[in-house]
Amino acid sequence: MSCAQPYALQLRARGYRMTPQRLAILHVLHHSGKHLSPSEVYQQACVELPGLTETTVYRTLEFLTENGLARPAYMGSGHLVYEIAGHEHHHLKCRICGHEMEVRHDLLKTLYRQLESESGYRLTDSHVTFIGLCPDCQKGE
Amino acid sequence: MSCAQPYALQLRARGYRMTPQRLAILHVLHHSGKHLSPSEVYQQACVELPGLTETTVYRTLEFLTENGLARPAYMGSGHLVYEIAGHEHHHLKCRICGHEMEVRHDLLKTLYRQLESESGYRLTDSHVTFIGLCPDCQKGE
DNA sequence: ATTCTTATTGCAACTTTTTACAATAGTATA
DNA sequence: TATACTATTGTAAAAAGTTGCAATAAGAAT
Repeated sequence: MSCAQPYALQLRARGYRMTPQRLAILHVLHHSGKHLSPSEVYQQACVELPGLTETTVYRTLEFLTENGLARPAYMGSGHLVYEIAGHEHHHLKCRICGHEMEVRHDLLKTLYRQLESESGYRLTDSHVTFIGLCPDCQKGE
Repeated sequence: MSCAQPYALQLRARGYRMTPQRLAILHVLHHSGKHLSPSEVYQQACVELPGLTETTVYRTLEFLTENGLARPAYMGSGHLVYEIAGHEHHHLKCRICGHEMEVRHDLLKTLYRQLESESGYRLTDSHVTFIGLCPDCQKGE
């Protein structure tokens, strides 16, 4: 749980508390390195903290998202998955084999500026997932 | 239900059938002009076709999506909403007042090309929603 | 018009996600 | 170290969404 201290400070600075439940969930996300569904988070965090409930997992994932410690992604399955918040990025997923790759956020910078000047909005966030065919799956077309 | 014929032909061409259930749901989407949640679709379509079940609504929305007649959008609420498929577009939503505006797809064309050449993927689809502050809500900051 | 094929539906059971509320437990302060 | 404040949790129940399967009905063929 060596990853805990910075998270605890961030929460406390906002008037929230660090709890064993949040710690277990953060730990799972932090060390997983990939997207996890709420039930995957629940199963893994339960190992570290027996007695954890699914209700708490859902609530905590939403809470961490609101506070910038986790990021949800809609990967086309109809359900949200979560990952630890780190560098801002997006995803590109193959509709056939399911292979995923990251899309650097700076590729969207130009678009962001263009959108802001056209719309008058100030952009703060985005949910972006691209779907397509990876090089391998294009061959088998 | 004057909007039915073209839809029926599209489905039949793919080996599927037009049914009263699908017609009612398409009708609701077609004439709504905005995003609807599955339960909103259910309620409205039920008026036209009493006896319709929620199961069928969920299944039909997914079916229409797969066949290009409806489009799902993830609007940041954690739940999918649907609209009739027409011109391809994306969304920009104010995180405070909820106001939504459309983003033309051609604004993403450059990004698409860039992504394709960098990744080797062929892009076929995307789930894109931008979140920000609309001009009005920026004032109240 | 009738028959046949099978895509589609409704039902019922099940899983996932959300909500309300009382009990618990972080953490700031004395 | 003890106390107080209130953020957070677990419980239970409701709501939303999914799945398997037998019955139905769209539409092609006769």
